[in-house]
Amino acid sequence: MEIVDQIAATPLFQGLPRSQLEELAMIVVAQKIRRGQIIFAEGDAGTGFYVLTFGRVKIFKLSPEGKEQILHIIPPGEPFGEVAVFAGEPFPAYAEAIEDGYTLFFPRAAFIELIRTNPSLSLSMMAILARRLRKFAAMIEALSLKEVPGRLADHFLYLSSQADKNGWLTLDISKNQLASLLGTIPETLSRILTRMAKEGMLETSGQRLIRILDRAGLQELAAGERRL
Amino acid sequence: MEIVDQIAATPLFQGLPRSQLEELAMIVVAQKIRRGQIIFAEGDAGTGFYVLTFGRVKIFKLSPEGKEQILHIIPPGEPFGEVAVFAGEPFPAYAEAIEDGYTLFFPRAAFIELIRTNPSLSLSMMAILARRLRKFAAMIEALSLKEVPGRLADHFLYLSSQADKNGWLTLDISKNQLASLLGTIPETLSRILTRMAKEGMLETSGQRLIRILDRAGLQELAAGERRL
DNA sequence: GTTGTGCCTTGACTTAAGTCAAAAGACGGT
DNA sequence: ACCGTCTTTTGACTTAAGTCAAGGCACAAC
Repeated sequence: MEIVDQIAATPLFQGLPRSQLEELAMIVVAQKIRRGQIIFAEGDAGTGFYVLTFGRVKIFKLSPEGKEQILHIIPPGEPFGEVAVFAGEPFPAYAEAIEDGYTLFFPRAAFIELIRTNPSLSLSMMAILARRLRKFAAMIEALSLKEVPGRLADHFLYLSSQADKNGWLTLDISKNQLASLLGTIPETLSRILTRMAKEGMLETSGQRLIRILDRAGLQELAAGERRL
Repeated sequence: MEIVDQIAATPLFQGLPRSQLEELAMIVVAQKIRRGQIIFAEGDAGTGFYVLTFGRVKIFKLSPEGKEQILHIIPPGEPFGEVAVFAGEPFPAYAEAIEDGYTLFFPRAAFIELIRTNPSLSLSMMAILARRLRKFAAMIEALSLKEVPGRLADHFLYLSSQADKNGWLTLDISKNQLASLLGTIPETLSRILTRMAKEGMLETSGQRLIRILDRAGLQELAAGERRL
């Protein structure tokens, strides 16, 4: 696919006139990324931002002891690293590809110039930033006010819209990574999944398939009205 | 002070031409707020956003059992509630005045119109959103990867630039609120402060004065290189 | 002053979740 | 089908921090 079409296909650039998309295509750097590759590290200078066109990227913080906390899992079509561009500071976290994929890199100065002349682009960007803020606020709430079973229930309920017609849903990340996203460790996650299954709230199949059997029970857990 | 001057004095509107400031002044609603007053509740429709011109406001989430997690303490001059405007969704948290003060309310539609015609305003707004995202990312990191002594050390180091010439710094919120900001409870905060004082890392005076005595020690705690 | 209302501290106890260690299960490559 | 590696599970133990309950302290109002 042409670069300009990839740009046109990302929600952030919806509604930009063809001429500006072509301008963007001139300054963009397309890059192939491999599973496990670090795209940027915390503290790197933020000279621009990325749009993921294919694959999956995790944005995470690392503790001194090496424990990681995932902040986002970026799906195809979404930008990442944009905070550094607007705050004018280094990247505040790591970005690593968790699958092979492709990115487009937009240098800072050219993008800011484009925003100056394009109100609808800036409104799109603000909407994205605002949505992320909400998501972060929800994570802070979960980490501080909910126990791990509640956070896990939250997450399954959130995913449940993507279930197939038989009710099975596929985790898009490993359970290790899921633990890191929920602010816990694999052992704890595993134990809680087992308990949920014993309570008849869900069943699992293979490493990545889950089926919710008792939605109301999960909702009670998520709301803190019940403990596991 | 005239409303238009209050608007001109807030960083968000720096650089706007006088004519637009005056337009804004026409649509803005000034409001006096009292300590303890709820300015908006989680789930309220976000029909606009606020700028705090005087006083102090806390933005927080509430757990079903009534425990609160403070997300921000808004100082004078800063906007709040803006996420709801751009995400087009209800307010994601509560806002309560913790001191008497004044706010300016900007209706959503008029503000979006202004942004359309004003690239530098939209860049300012994006910078503010980006800064908040960084702060939230730091909070998530702290909640998940650091223990309470590390989070507290972080906070004191962050405040330390505001110390007076003798090294004393004044907490701008009560210790109860500080506990909520750090994702813990007053009892735990109190015990840790006592331990820090016993270790000679700091001393306290009255309810709101702190003096850092061993900066390096606090830095080690914050970095997780030492435990209390 | 004295009094009252929050704010803060301390103690004894409980518990969710982390650590360490080992085994079992899944999956891609040969 | 087999191997090696990575992911997930299970068990025994430790621990940070929460809960519940009292008491002490500070500051503002009377």
